[in-house]
Order: sequence, then C-alpha cells, then structure tokens
Amino acid sequence: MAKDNRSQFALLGLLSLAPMSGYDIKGWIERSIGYFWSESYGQIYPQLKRLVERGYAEVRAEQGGGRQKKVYHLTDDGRQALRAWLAQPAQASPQRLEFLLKLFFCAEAPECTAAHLRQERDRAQQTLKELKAIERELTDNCEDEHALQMSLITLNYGLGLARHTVRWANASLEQLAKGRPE
Amino acid sequence: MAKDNRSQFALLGLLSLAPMSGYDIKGWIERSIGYFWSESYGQIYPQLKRLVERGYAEVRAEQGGGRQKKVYHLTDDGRQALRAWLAQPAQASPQRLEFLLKLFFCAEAPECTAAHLRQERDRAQQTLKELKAIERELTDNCEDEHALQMSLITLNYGLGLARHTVRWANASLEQLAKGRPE
DNA sequence: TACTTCATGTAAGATGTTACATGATTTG
DNA sequence: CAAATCATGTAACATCTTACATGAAGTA
Repeated sequence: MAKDNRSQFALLGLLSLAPMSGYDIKGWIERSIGYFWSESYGQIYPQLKRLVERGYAEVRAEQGGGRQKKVYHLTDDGRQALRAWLAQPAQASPQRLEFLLKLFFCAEAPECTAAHLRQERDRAQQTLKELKAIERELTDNCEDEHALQMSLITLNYGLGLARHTVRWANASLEQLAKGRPE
Repeated sequence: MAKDNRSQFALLGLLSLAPMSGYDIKGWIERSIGYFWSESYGQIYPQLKRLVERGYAEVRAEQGGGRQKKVYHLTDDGRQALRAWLAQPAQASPQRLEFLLKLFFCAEAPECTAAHLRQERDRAQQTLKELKAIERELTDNCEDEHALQMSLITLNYGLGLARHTVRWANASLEQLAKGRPE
C-alpha cells in the first residue's frame, strides 16, 4: 500500500461492513458517511481493481435477480490492512471551506456578506435533516452493536457541527445588522 | 477565469488586503486563514504568474532592505474579478475528515477508538490556542474595520468548531467508557 | 416504447502536494 | 562561519472530478 491512499482504505472499510459492488459502495457512502467523505466512480472502480491485485479483496460475479454484478469480498489480508491503518493516528485533514474564504474577503464586497451567511445556515439546516434520516437508517439497518456505536459517534459530530453552524450564522447575521443599521 | 479555480481567488483575495510577494502570501495564509485554507508554493508561484497573464495583478520588483522580492499588486480588473466571485454563492465544500473515517470503521478495531477521540480532542485544543493567537494578531494589525469584522466572523466559526470538537470528543469518550466498563 | 435506474468502466484534465534546486541575507 | 530564514521557482507525482461510452433490466 504505497503511500497512504485514503480512498483505498475507505473502500476497505466499507467492505468490512459487508460485501459490495462498486455501485453499492457509492450508494452506501452517500447514505452513511456522505457528510464527511465522498468518492466518485472514477476512484472507486480503479481502486477496487487494485484491492484485488493486492489480495485485499476478491470478486465474485453475482446475478441475484438478473443484473450482472461484481461483488467484492474482503480477504483476511484486507482486514489486516484495514486494522493496521486504523491503528495509525489519523492525519490532520487540511480543510478548504469556500464559504469561509468568501466571507473572509467580503470586506471587498460587504453587500454579499449576509447572503453567504444565510446560504451556509440553510445548508446546515438541510444537512441536519439529512443526518436525522441517516440516523434512522442506521438504527434500523445496523445489527452490529459496535458498528452502530461508531456510527452514532460520527453522526453526533456531524449533528453538532451543523447546529454550531446554524447558531454561528445567526449570531453573525445579528452582529452584522447591529454593526451596520442601514 | 476558466472553471472556478479557488486557489486563484484565494490569491486575489489576499492581494486585495495588501500587495504581497509569493512568500508573503504563504505566511499570511498560515497566520490568518490557515485553519480553513492552505496553499503550497507549488500552487502559489505558478498561479501568481497566471494572475499577471490575465491582467489581474502586476509585479513590481522591490528590495526594501536588500533581498530581491517580487511584490504583486492587484489591478482594477483583478478587483473586479474578485468582486464577481464574491457575488456568486459558495459551492458546497466536500470535506474529507480522516479521523471520522477511522472512527466510523473502528468497529473493526474497537481498541483504537479512544486514541482517535483523544487525538482529535487534543488537536482541537491546540487549534483553539492558535486561533486565539490569530485573534490577537488580527485585532492588533488590522486597520480596516470591514476586514476586521469579516476576520472575526470567520474566526468565530473556527473557535466554535474547535469547542464543539472538544465537547464531542469528551462526551464520546465518556459514552465509550460507560458502554464498555472493562 | 421511452425513461429511469442499475451497473461498470475509461480518458482527459484539473488540482494539489512533495521534493528538489538555488541562492541571498540575517542572526547566533 | 554556520544555521536559520527569506525568497523564487520547477518537475514529478498523486489525487480527484467530470464527462463520456456502454448496455441491461425494470417501470410508466
């Protein structure tokens, strides 16, 4: 496993939950960790191929119903690799928050400030709704207790973040209104 | 300005605050927006060249003291381009939070969970310190009132996020301890 | 039949980091 | 004088998204 390649480990992790196809993986990501991780097909399919090359996964063709589908199963080596990665401390994730960048420079266009704040607040409120949907999905579909606990921990991070964003945006809008009554 | 190229606009924005060299820009970023944006020299220097090609900035050689230095000044066109970008709504920033990814999959290695939570808490506490330093730096060095207000708004986001992270990590650690007394 | 969803994949290009090369100036 | 900092840049590589190509199966 060359350098670090986080996509690879994201796939490994998903396969640790259940055998899946590339298409399944995309859907799973969106319905579970989409609020803090994403992968495109342009990553998924080539990386799955590499997992097989490295012996971390095996493919089995399945046609449960009719459509042909390549289901990837984690191997023991794959599980080992995942565990080794989990044992390493996480690298700091350099974030790039475009809305903050725009806000930071809004001294140059003060009339745009409120719109950015409102947009971000609305976005966070939307996220809040989606996270609650994910919460239901997880509590219903997850049989593994450990996995559920981990899901709820990560979910709580997202929920708290979204709430913080709403509060912050509202407070900033108020402050803005006070500072410039006109 | 081809597609969107956010690095380009980050540079434009920084030049709107003051004329700067590539080296200055790197330092400025670290000392002001580093907690939500970063650029490497590999981006900065080529992009500055492109800004000049597009007429958004002008270079003036300066040796105020001795070292030769290329100071980039924003042109009117550059300021226009920046304002046009600021008027557009910010795109959603797809985040990739590695520590959440690891936590999410920690059902596979439950013994690693607490370490990840602690690491992230410590990281957030460190960030908190740094943000307070940035706060001092800004309030002291910033003469433009608008710019200061924008800085404080973005800073408050960071402060709130860091505090949320600390609280969340501690709560999760507690929950973890309760759930598995051994 | 037409549209949507399921399903896999590739190619091109944008984006971004790391490591390296170079050398002047300042500080200890 | 040595080390750190100031200062600019490039090349190689890694990463990631977008758009496209293809086609089967289910649904209106």
